[in-house]
This record gives sequence, C-alpha cells and structure tokens, in this order.
Amino acid sequence: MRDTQVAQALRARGCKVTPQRLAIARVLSEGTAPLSPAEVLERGREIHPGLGLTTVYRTLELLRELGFVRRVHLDEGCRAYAQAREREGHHLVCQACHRVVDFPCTGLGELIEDTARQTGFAVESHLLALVGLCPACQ
Amino acid sequence: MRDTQVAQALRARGCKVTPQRLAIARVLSEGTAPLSPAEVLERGREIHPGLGLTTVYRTLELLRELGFVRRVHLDEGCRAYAQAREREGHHLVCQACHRVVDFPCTGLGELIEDTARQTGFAVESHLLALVGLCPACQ
DNA sequence: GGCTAAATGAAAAGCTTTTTCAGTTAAGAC
DNA sequence: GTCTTAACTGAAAAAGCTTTTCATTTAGCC
Repeated sequence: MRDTQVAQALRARGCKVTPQRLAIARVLSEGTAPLSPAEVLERGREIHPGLGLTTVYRTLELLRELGFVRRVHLDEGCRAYAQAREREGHHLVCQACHRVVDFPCTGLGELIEDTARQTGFAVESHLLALVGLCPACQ
Repeated sequence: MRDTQVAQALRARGCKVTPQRLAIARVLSEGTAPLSPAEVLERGREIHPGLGLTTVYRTLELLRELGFVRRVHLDEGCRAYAQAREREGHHLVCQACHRVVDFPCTGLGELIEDTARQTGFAVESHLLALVGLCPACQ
C-alpha cells in the first residue's frame, strides 16, 4: 500500500488527501500484527504529532471502505485493523505474537460447493482462519 | 444443552447451580441466532425476573469455559454468544437474519496440512465461516 | 436448622466508540 | 498567489459496553 495509491483512491472518491490520512495508511502498511485504534493513534503521532483519536476511527473506516485495510477479529480486542492483502480472508493467526499471515487458498472451492448444495445456503464469501504458532514463536 | 447437563458440569467444577445460571443456559439453548449479553438479559428475565447484567456477563464466560456456548464474531456487535454445537467452528452465517448454522466439515484436513507444511505454522485449531444467504432469506 | 464460601445485583468505575461543533485546511477557481 | 468553500480535524461531551467493588443473599453441606 503506497502513499500514492491511497492518495489516488481518496481523490477518485472525492475525498481530500490529508497528512493525517496518509500517516494512518502508512502506520498500517508498516505494521505486521493487527493494530487497535489506540495503537494506530500512538504510532500515527510519531508521523503526524497532534493526530486525534476521532480521526483515527474515521480514517480506519474510510480505508476499509476503500479496501486498503480489513478488520481482524481476535477473541480479545475485537476491533483490530490490518492491511488488506487478498480478496478473501485466509489467514494464519499466531497465538503467541498475534501476527497474521495470509496464505493462498486452493481446494476450498469444492468444499464450499458441497456445503452450499447440502444446506441450501447461497454462499457469497468465506473466511478461513488457522490458529496456531508461527515459526518464530514455536 | 439440557439443564441437567449444565448442572452436572457446574457441580463437577465445584460451582453452584443457581436459577440464574440455569435461566441463562436455557436462553442460549433456545435462541437460534447469536445473542448479545443485553439480549440474554432481556430473555433471561422472562425466566428469572431480577436477573442482573453483571451475572449475565459472568455466566456467559463461565458457560464458555465449560464448553456450552461459544462466542460469535460478527462485524457489528462483536460479542455475541451462541450454543456450542461442534468442536471446531465451521459455520454458515446468514447476512440477512444473522442466523448461524454449523455444518459438518470434511476435506479440510489436507488443506490445513499443506498450508502448515508450506508456511511452517503449527496449526492448532481453525475457523471456517461461510457468509451468504440462508434458504429462508434468499 | 445453622454455617460458610460462593454467587448475586446495584452502583461505581473504566474503557471504547460516536457525536457535536467551532476552527482549520485541501483543492479548485480566479 | 489568493479566494472560496466544502471537507476535514480534534477537543470535549455524550453514549455504550464491560468490569470491578461491596454489601447482601443463597446453595450446598454439616
């Protein structure tokens, strides 16, 4: 997620490109683990002192609508944001360091089709999370 | 989830069997969609008037530790509880009515093993959610 | 029935998130 | 460059939700 990409998307949507928004986008693109709004604020202030929490909330939601970040649901602290890397959510979550790694997903299509047929559900999207320990934490 | 099962599990753990706890367990066993603590309180009071919100929070957490309920993470209202039906979480979530249906999951084991091998993660558990429209809402 | 540790619920405290609003700023027009 | 204006910002207040505290009550056991 480069600054220019974010700036372009903002303009395309008729939004203004502000230093606050670029700072928040940069914080998220540099973070490895999902960040809470409070953490985004803290890191964002290193880039843009005076950044406010209200702006963090508003901008995180805006970046999510633009598709640059996604919300990650962990059992505690349910409102964390991370870079959006792939269209569907397939991620590995480390129990120890909370790092989230996306992985390419193959072979799930058939399972989904079978399940849809058996249950009558019209499946639109899916989310697969594997929880465990990453190589560094093992 | 029958009252007697909950009562047994509570005794086995050295906890007391109280009307409040049984009421909350019953509310969850009868609910079809995941319920927020506030909703559990409302329905619980129909069974046990005078039930307090504090007790609801404490009991939901206790029932979760006992394995009778699980937390469901929806994008809004991130703290909903539903009956625990299966060991691993495989559920279909309806976008319209928010009903959650569990489904038997087969054929995921291989995918998980492949991913673990490729990424070096030690996978302990997984969660697969299919989001779409249930038969009734289509 | 009586004892005692566990459980309860009201109130207070502590967080997180949203709303409000006056002041500021980015971006386009000139 | 400067003007203008709608969008944006941030402090404070409001609103929610969750946890803690503590006096009172109660389940389980003798």
